[in-house]
Amino acid sequence: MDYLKKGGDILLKTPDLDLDETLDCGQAFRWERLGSGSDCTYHGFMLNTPLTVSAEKDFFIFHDTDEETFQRVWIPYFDLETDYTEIKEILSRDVTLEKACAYAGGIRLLRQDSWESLCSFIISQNNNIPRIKGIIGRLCEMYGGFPDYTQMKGIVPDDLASLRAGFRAKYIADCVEKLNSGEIVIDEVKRLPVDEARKVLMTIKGVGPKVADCALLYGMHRIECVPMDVWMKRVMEQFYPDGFPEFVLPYAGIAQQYLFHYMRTGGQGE
DNA sequence: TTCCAGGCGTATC
DNA sequence: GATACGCATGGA
Repeated sequence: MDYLKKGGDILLKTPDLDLDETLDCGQAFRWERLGSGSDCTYHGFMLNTPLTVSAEKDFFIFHDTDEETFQRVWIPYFDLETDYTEIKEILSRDVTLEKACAYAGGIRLLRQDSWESLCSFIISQNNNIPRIKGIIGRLCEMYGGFPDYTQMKGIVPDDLASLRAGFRAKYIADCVEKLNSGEIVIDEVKRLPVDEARKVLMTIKGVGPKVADCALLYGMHRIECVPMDVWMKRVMEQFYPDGFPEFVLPYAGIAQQYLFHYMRTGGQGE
């Protein structure tokens, strides 16, 4: 890992990372861009570890970060030990993916907390990104940070009224209940074969195939999962009517991330 | 005013 | 198993 300490900061040189593309592409909902224009500075959290991070010309600044936290939290979170250059080379054997990788080659698949991802993507259903961020922000305000499900033990939907999560409040409550009762143990779900893990997650009310795959992909780094939202359905219909090519499958979730962003913001809708 | 948003539960066939 | 419809909320 090519980094050095400077004052209280850590300076990192790494390829294949763009903060705008990675932190504002709909995989995480708690990052806020502080700088405008060329001042690319974000503030956000890995669960409740805060970070301010800036992109400079050819390096990144992890502000006020000690080396222990950097190694323990941020190297895994930003998936910095994975070679995305190599993955993009493999994916680019497909012509559409070649374009998607070239369009936003600085996307990385964040390794987020599994409970936070599950909860966040329950909130995401039939919702738009600004409002998802608003609901999660109010949840964090209520608890003084993103709550662990143990802190939420015993909640009923009415307790979440101030979040204005709508019909999703009862889904959050059911998820919290199943985790606290031990009916679902996230660390065990992580170890299951992916099809079984998906089935277990889908026993939670409000968790269908799409939300389950988001929890698996973003919260448990099961990169073979492809959450099928409206955008990815369009991608698959338009470009992959017979499914992804074989060589894409081991990285399908990462491919999905490039394609989702390309489709949603790259003007490839027609 | 109406429509839509990184879907899902339910009813119905 | 497939398809139709309602769902809370808020911005366009």
